[in-house]
Parts: sequence; structure tokens; C-alpha cells
Amino acid sequence: MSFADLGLSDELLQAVESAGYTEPTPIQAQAIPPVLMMKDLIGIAQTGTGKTASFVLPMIDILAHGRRRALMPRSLILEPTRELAAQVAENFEKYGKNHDLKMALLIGGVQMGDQVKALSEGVDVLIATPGRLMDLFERGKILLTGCELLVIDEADRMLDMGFIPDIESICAKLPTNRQTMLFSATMPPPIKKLSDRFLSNPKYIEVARPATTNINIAQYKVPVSPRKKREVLRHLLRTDDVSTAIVFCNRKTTVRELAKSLKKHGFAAGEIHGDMDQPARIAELERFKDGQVNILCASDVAARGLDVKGVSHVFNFDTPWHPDDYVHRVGRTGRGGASGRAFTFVTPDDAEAVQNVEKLTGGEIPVFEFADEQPAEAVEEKPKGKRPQRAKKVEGADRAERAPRKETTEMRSEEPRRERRPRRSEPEPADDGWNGPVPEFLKVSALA
DNA sequence: AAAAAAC
Repeated sequence: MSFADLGLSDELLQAVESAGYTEPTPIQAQAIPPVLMMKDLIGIAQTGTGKTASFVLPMIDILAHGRRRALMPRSLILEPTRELAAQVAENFEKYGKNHDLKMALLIGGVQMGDQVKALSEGVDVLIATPGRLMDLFERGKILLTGCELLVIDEADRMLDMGFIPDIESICAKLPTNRQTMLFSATMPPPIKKLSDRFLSNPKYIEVARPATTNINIAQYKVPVSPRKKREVLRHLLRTDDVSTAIVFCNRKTTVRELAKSLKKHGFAAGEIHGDMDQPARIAELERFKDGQVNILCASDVAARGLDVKGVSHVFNFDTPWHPDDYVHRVGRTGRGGASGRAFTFVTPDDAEAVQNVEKLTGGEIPVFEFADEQPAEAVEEKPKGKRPQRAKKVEGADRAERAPRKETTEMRSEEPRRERRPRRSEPEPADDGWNGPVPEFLKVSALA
């Protein structure tokens, strides 16, 4: 199966080819032909399945015919977050380079001026987050009556974010005679209701969930007391062959503080969360993408859909409260068939959350075994002299295959040193008292 | 318990 078999135009095939793609993903293979035949579509798919191209490609060919008019966009793509909207816009540019199509990206957090100007000149495709779209509509800057193609992307996330009333009101402004595509990772009842109401006789496509069942990603949980999280993280960052990592925290304040702390310890760390203004978010993401920083501390704004190549590690500095978020976070690594590693820090308070994750992903996540008994301290207390700040290396998931004592010499040279050190020069870090062995709740299967 | 999204 190749892209050429799907009925796309030659100009488009050329753009796809020069983007480096030869073979469509399952969702692309299934979705593109019916979309080209102007059918409505429901796509059950996660990010990372090639979902975006499955609607962007046929849309480009559909829009290639016809003319744009001022204030009347011909198509609309709704996205839950600004970052996702921007990413879809990038895709449109990449694949639409051989077509004369105009696009407008309507997202909040940036000035309206350029967006209004683009609209007044006429656009073929509108890529928008609901808030800004509604705002511009109420100001009379857009007419949606010419919008004959609608994509509702990440519908379940829109639901989580309370966007469903906005979506309904936007749908009501579009002509009833239109083509609608809805993508969602899951089909909760409100989304089912939405699709029954706004889609007609849709083609239904479902593709496998990619991320957590992805065997490319080695997943571990790391029991840790809250006060030692930073030390343990630094240890893992230094010893687990981390090239590029995203560190997810549950709170924006944690993201900020952690990034600051990592920088203080000499790591090239950046941060992204919703308290930063949009230009700063974009700039941070760029710094991460170009490799100016190789560690990105992030809130869940970066959990879904964010497509950065070559992320070797995901760390859940906090266990996510919702198991779905785990799936999305971990899916930032192991992309495009690469291998990835995901570590989830688990404190005693996270017992329930981690059980929910394991219930959802369908298996117990193994506890990571450090080569050293007290890894963090071993690294932290070392003098900052000539010795490399590096503890023993811990290799991949498969302990049996680990060249067991390749690092033996290094181990030997370290251990006596640590023991010789006088006790008082090794002040115990502030602790909340839980530093002991792996507690039972982490050992037993959560899938009783 | 958080984060996200319009001004």
C-alpha cells in the first residue's frame, strides 16, 4: 500500500514524498479514500497514529478546487490547544506547498490583528481553538456560512476541557450541507451524542492505541519519597543515557521550580506550562526542538499530541492524576518506531493513581531497580572535582542482557570512597521519613 | 487535588 493508491493528486504526492513519507499509516490508508469521496468520518485514534495527515492530505485536494472569498473560510479545523492548532498549521504548510491555499491560525494568546487581516483577505482553511474563534465570530470578523468542511479533532479532550457547548454553537453556524470529520481517542457518551447530531452516515474507523502498548517504550515506576524526587531525577538524567527528555509535573508551580533547580545543577533545562504567554511557550518549544535545551519540564499542556522527534525519555515527576494523561505523556517518547524509556515517580500518596494507570494500560509497570542501593546520594555527595559526575550505568529494560559487570571497575573505585567519607560530611537531606524498601502496594499486581 | 482555553 502506498500513498499513490489512495487517490491523492500528483502535486500532493510529491509534497508527501519530499516530506519523507512513502507508506500511509493504517488510519491514513483507511480515512483518505472516504474523505476524498466527501463522506463524513469518525476516526477513533490517538495522536501518534498519523491522524493529522489523514485529514490534512485529503482536505488539500478537496480545497484545491474552488475559490476563496473574503471573511468566508471554506473549511475549519478545531483543536483543543494552541500548540496542537499550530502543529496542524505546520502540517498544512508542509503538505500544501504545491497548492495555492491560504490558511489562518486562530488561537488565543496572540494579537488578533494578523488573524483579522488574513480573514478579510479570504482563507481556504481555518485552524482554530474554540475560544478565539468564537471571539472573532462575535466581533463579526468571520462568516461561517461558506464552511463546507469541518474537522473536530481530539473531541474527547475538548469534552474534558468543557468545549462541547462551544463546539455545538460553532456547528450550528456552519451550513448543514457540509462534510464533517470527528477524531477522538475514546467515545464517551457526550461525544457519541455530538457525532449523532452533527455527522451524517459517517464512515467509522478505529485504529489501535499506539503509545502504552507500544513495545518500544520501556516503562518503569520509581518509588520515591516526595522530598527526594529531584535527587532521583538528577541521578536518572545522568545515568540512563538520556539524550532528550520531557519531565512532566502535575502543577505549573512544580514545573517552574523544577526547571530552575535543574538549571542550578547544570542541566540544560527549559519549561513549558500554561502560565507562560504564547510567544514564550513557542520559544521554549523551539529551544527544545533545536536542542538548545535537552530537558523540557512540562505541564500537561505538552502531554497530548506534541510531536518532537527523538525524545529518548519521559519522566513523570508526578504520577498523573488521570490515567489517560499517563498514556499521552508516555507517548511523547518512542515515536516513529524509535525506542524510548518512561519513568514514573510514585510516592505513597500515588498508590491509587498508579493502580488506575495499570488498569488502563493493562499491565503492571515494573519497579525500576537501581544498580546502587542509594543512587541519588551516591551522585549528590560526590565532590565536584575531577571525577565524572556519573554513577554506574543502568542499561535497558532487560536486565539479563545487561553486560553485567562492564562497569565493575568503576563500581569498585567508587564504593570505598563513599564509605571512607566521614558521616558528618554527608548530611542527610531533609526527609519525610519514607525512604525505605519498596512498599507492598508497588510490588503486588494492581490488577487483582 | 490540575491544566487547558477568550478578552
